[in-house]
Amino acid sequence: MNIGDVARLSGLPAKTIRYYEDIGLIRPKRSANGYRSFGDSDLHRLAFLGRARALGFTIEDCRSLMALYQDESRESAQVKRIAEDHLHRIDDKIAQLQGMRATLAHLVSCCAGDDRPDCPILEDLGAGEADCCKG
Amino acid sequence: MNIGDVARLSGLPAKTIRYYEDIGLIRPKRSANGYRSFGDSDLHRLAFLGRARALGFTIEDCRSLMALYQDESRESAQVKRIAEDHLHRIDDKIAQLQGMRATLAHLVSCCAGDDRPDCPILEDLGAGEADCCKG
DNA sequence: ATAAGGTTTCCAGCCGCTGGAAGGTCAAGG
DNA sequence: CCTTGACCTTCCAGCGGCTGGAAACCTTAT
Repeated sequence: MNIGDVARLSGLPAKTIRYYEDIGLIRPKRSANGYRSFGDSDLHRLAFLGRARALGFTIEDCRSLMALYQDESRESAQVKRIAEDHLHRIDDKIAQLQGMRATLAHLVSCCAGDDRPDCPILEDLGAGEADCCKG
Repeated sequence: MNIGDVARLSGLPAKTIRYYEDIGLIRPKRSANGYRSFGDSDLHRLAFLGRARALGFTIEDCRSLMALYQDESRESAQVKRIAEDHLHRIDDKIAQLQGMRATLAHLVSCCAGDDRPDCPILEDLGAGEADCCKG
């Protein structure tokens, strides 16, 4: 299989697959013409990577997870720790975004959005406090 | 005021303030010795930027918002559009993270996390489907 | 022979900083 | 006057995870 084939099958862009080889996540063979030659196991690894990335794991997490995946003597606790850490990072990020969302949604709801210049959004950014709910 | 003073007052790192000058968000004067010399209006702009960035606006959004802030003849609709677009981007991101979170939390809850190698998390990443809830 | 579609490598850029090196400046203390 | 230390300057490189583009090579079909 050439890179285009595994790209189609794995759903990953060819560019990304070359990048994954660059950073050592996969090691496809080479054909006589210099083309990368992917076997089923390469495709399997790429699919694994695609799913791990889709869950938001970092590349370094993926490297660790792949190593554990190949390691018959792993302890599931090792995997779980990585996943739980990641889960906490996601929760932190969600909380942060929800905080932003709340403030922003409030400001947006206070803004007339018409042709006049008065704008509680800009007032808030300028003053550090929302005027739209006062007095 | 030197850069360290405005850094303390605005809460932004000096590095970031220099960067903001580089990309044209602020234009502090220079003292005879070459040091940046910040006035109240610079500090005000930095505080504005800090709050806009804390709400997750991109640098380009900040540039637009600052321009509108200075522009007496703005229409609040222009501001509101920027804020609403950003709100939608935030909502998309939250939704994406919550999707990840749901899958991940489920997998984590299925993983024993002990010294045995069996791990539904790796099984899912390897196979593209969770085995932990079947049969 | 040529054209179209793969593939290769390499280099640069995205965002928003952040770190570090190498040097200039200033105020306080000996 | 000299040193110390805190501050300031510029410049260059790197983070993560790709992504775009250029220039060249390979394969297949006409």
